[in-house]
Amino acid sequence: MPRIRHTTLTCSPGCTVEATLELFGGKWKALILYHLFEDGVLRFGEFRRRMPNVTQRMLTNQLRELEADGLISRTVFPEVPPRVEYELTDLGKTLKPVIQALKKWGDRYAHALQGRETGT
Amino acid sequence: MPRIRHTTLTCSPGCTVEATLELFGGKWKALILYHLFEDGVLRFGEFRRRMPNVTQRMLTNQLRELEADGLISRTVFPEVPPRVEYELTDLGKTLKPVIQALKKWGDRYAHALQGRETGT
DNA sequence: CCGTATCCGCTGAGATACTG
DNA sequence: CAGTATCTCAGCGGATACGG
Repeated sequence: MPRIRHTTLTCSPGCTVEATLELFGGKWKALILYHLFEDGVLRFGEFRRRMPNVTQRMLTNQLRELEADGLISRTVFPEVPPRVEYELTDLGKTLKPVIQALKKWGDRYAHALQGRETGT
Repeated sequence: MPRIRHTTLTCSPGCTVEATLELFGGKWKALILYHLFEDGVLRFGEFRRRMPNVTQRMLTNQLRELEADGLISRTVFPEVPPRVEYELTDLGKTLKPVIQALKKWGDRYAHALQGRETGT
């Protein structure tokens, strides 16, 4: 099935802002990337422990999309029991300033989020 | 109607990343903010011209959410014909580094978005 | 000009059960 | 351990029409 994402054409200045956000704007993608920046390499189960309220299905889904977008890599080790490791690609690593900016803002202005809750 | 946004409680490190993204993770919010950083003050119709593929309903919707989150202000001038101006609040202005980071990344790595289209 | 109201399709996302 | 497969449903978001 083709990876088509809702939208049309026509680009104007500011388009790249939107385009960038589409890349990791998925519900859990920023969080996945954040943990990868923290830990370097993570296995599926380690993600699950770090993000308890993400369902298995969603986690798989988001990981696959990030992989398809070339931001993370997925390495399967043919062992028993199976092992799969995820890490940032070179392209993925370039997102560091963006994630950092998000984190920095959130840390400083978390109080502005009163009344809103976020799962992690 | 209450402004409740899907999620639960429990915060861990990295939570603020997610929380921040929820603030302007709406489909057009980053773009709205971007244009406000560019132009300072914008009227409803000016937004529409800058973002032709956003429906009127969605634009209103996203503007209201940004307003409810305290990121932008909405000023109604009691004239005929009516005039409404939107601009960033002080809190909204603090998002500048984040939007800038998004824009910068998008400009540099837009080629990685091949096959994906984004409307503006 | 700046919106609201209504109808409705699509898909994002949870719960649960099963596989190599 | 690291996933698929199905079922299900709410709500995001588009189209269209109307109101102050």
